[in-house]
Amino acid sequence: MLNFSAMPATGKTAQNGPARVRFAPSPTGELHIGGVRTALFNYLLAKNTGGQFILRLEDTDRNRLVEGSIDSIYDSLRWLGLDWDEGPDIGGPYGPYVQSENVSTGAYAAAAEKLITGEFAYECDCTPERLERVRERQKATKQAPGYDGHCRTRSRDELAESRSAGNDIVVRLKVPRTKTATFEDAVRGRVSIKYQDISDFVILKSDGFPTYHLAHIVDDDAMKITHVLRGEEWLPSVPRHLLIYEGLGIERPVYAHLPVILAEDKSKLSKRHGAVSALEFRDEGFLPDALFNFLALLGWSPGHDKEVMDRDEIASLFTLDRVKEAPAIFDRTKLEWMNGQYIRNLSLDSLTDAALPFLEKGLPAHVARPVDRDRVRPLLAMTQERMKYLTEAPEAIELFFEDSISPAPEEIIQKKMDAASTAAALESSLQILRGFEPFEVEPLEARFRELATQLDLKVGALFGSIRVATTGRRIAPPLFDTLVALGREKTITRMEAAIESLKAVAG
RNA sequence: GGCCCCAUCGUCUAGCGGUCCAGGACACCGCCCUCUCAAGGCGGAGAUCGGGGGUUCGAAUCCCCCUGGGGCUACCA
Repeated sequence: MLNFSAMPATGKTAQNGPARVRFAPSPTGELHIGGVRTALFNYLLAKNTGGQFILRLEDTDRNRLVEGSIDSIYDSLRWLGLDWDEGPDIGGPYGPYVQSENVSTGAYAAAAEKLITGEFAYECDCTPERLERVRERQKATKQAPGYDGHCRTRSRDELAESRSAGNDIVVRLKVPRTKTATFEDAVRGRVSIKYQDISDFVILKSDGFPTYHLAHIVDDDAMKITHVLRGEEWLPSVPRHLLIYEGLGIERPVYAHLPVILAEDKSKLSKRHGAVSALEFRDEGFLPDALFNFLALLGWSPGHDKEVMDRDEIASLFTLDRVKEAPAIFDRTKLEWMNGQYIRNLSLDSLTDAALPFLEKGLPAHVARPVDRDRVRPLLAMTQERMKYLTEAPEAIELFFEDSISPAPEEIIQKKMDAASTAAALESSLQILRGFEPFEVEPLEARFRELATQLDLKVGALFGSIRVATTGRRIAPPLFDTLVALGREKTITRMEAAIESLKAVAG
């Protein structure tokens, strides 16, 4: 067993004082929902402890950079309200917050040099071709793949010579392959991993950029990070990191490896499962608060039965010892339910603000732009408790903007009625509508209930035929709210058209 | 293959040795409310706590093995 003297006592309960945490994505594309969840847990720990949430860009792989992904990361985090206290755009006392910018400061090279001097690391000029040959040989003899330590014992002079001859040089860490690393993880407790199958890995690439292993440690130390919350995929790498901390003589942070998020078929969540990036959820009409709440509950629970909680409530309850260690399946149906909860809890003004962009995009072209906020607000009120996504807003209210809706006669005719009787009922309704005062919900409803009795019709049948005649739909908000919103004039026009079409059918 | 992590209703989870023949939520089914659809209310079905051994007076809870799932095994993060 290797006992790391620098290892702090960090059992499951260790969580004292303000935590400085960071979310450190690579700008290699859109922010995946798994990354968002990692960011969220970091954010929550910072909020819970009164600490800082830091954003850092890990762009040390120059080949995988994707144009525009930095802005997309910013947009995702801002949309969700995961505001950072220090970061590339706003700076902070421990910059730079972009790793590529830290290369020119020599920070990583200096760390690598220190590790070489301390004999924790060494330089290597093995070519990709040689590494490939080694791998093939290992495969053929069924050995674990990995670097064979060829350059471990070569002198620095030798490597310096190789470098001036124009060869590519990397720096590798010496891994003590007979030992075992034992450490505490805040969500998993004590973990032991053998060094046996970890080969001497690269910490400084030939282009002078560090790999993740070196870079994140140098930066975390510089930024005084106290807790590292990251995906479970990093757990097997912890022994490597422990080695670097030891070699550099710095104290390691508290580790918390979060469970991964899986798709419904238990495979890794990917594009083919639908929306996976934060921005896609935004575009599909989810509310950031709903996603925030839902994601917080994926892998963490508050310890009580209440599930719909606001941000402050979640943050005040969040602790690492309540984080689950098993992977969770992303249950989109439950997210939809939660989004509905949040939509219903919105004030009408907030709902209008949130829906406006979707209306701009989704309402028919003939509706004047920009969309009239005051016109649209009362319409949204009628549909609010029926919505699961904001994307449903345009379709829900567009019927109020159409000039003619022309529903099929058979749609208008209700149970136990025919074209003639329906036409007659609508005629009577039309008479009432023409002169009725006041044209308001309650009085209208009372009068039409009376009419149903007079005509010996079921209320549902009469209302139903009027509903289809005036909205073109069998399903719509409550009838008289709809008619009032439509206005007397439009209501009458639609009724007349419906009666005409029924008469044509009745012959 | 090797190493590591994990395992409670279909799904998210509560449970941290007795109060659990297992609680809540989503989804599902039924009833109520009701002008349609929702929302809401009430109720139901749904988990031999993956399997097998232990430890213990007593285990979903502790230990071991098996099985299953996931992760890692790059000059990617």
